[in-house]
Amino acid sequence: MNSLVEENYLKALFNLSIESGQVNVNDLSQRLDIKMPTVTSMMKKLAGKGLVHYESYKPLRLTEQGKIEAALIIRKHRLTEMFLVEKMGFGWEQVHDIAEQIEHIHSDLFFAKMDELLGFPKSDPHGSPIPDRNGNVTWKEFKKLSDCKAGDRVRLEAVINTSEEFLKFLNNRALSLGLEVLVVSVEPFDRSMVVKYAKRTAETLSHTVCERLLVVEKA
Amino acid sequence: MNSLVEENYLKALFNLSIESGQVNVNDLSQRLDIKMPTVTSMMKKLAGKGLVHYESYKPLRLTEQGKIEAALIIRKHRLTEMFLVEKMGFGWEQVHDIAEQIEHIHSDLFFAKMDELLGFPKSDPHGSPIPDRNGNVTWKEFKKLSDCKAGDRVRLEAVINTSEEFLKFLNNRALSLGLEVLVVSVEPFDRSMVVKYAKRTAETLSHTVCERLLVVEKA
DNA sequence: TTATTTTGTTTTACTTCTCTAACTTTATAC
DNA sequence: GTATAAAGTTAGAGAAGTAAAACAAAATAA
Ligand SMILES: [Mn+2]
Ligand SMILES: [Mn+2]
Ligand SMILES: [Mn+2]
Ligand SMILES: [Mn+2]
Repeated sequence: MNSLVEENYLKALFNLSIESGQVNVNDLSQRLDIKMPTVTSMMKKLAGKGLVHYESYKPLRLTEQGKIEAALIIRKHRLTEMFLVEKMGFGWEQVHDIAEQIEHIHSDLFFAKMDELLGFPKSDPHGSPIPDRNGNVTWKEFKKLSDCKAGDRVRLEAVINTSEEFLKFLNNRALSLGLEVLVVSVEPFDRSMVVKYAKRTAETLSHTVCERLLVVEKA
Repeated sequence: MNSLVEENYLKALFNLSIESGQVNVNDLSQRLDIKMPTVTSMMKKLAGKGLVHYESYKPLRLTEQGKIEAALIIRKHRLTEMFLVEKMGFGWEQVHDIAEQIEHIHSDLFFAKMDELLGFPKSDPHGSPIPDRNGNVTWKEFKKLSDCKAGDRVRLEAVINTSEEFLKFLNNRALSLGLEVLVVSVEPFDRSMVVKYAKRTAETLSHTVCERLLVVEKA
């Protein structure tokens, strides 16, 4: 049984691996706000438990078992976020910090029940995939809105940044998952976009924002 | 901010005070399955935080502030149990261990939302009162079923023991809160009772069981 | 009332998780 | 290709929470 602290290291390492490929001690240190020597010793400990491949001065890698255990924590996190939004009436900007705690609850039954009540959802309120009970994750092919061109019709499927500020920004513009968006124009100078969706006929979004919005093309 | 460990000490001390009046280091030690020297040092620590009155060799007492903080953890525990039963479909025998963990979640909003979704319940699935947001608890006047006599008509309002085994025993006999029970007879030899309720016309309950069932008299 | 048992405390020590300081290795700049 | 900077490790230490051993006080029994 992994401790809460070990679980947070596993999860952070898993997420960083997906975000940036190669993960160094320094990356994990910054992500967790824990000093490098502490991270080094925890990596050795997790290596001893067979969850991490550790070699001095080399990038950090989860073992297959480590990936599974990390994915199962992420599963609990994302099921929780979905439950909070769908069954308890929270906004998608309010759920991360609560899920960060509830993901450490030890009760298979509790999460199985959540899953069932939610109808076995495939993704969380931010569009991230929910790993299955075996820790397998299936990633959908998304495109960044910033990679679209004028005239493209797309559907908003996920957000990359899930900070409260960013999600509130999207709330203020009535941007939510599932929405159909038409790219009206792209400004070559700063790559900002003018888009049309729902009742908004001409909303301007900066490149910084568009990079964080994941979409699929509407046939 | 109290740690999870401190919270469990406060809660145990609060509960023991109610159950048995005077609480000694040894009682708390047994309740928490933690050795006496550890309890002594935690009591000194909590005394330092103004939550416990500690004097060597004297019974342990919570301060007023300690009582409030303990009651607020118990509030979270009981709201959680109620939520699990009412909103997630758990049985009353399944919820204690999950609540034991969720009671340590730090999020006022999370518990406020639970409370609201439940319609501000006054008691948990076992009939125990839910403290209010200020840590005030109001105890109803209950009577033990074992103190009733033949011919009494009562309503089952709470259970004292909330172990899974006891609650399953009650489930097997279709005994649940709110049920109206008629005391048919009391056996003088072992103080067992024959009772009548719902579709059960002659169920025999041992004194040990009757002592743990709290009732109010049906007018 | 004295002996014995139980309860409680003190001291020492272990585990987990964290840090700072000092040093080493690797990467980057010139 | 050295010099400098950045990243990583080692060593030492501290806080939180725990227990074992030794001792002291209080309760109980004889
Ligand atoms: Mn999240
Ligand atoms: Mn977490
Ligand atoms: Mn309970
Ligand atoms: Mn608890």
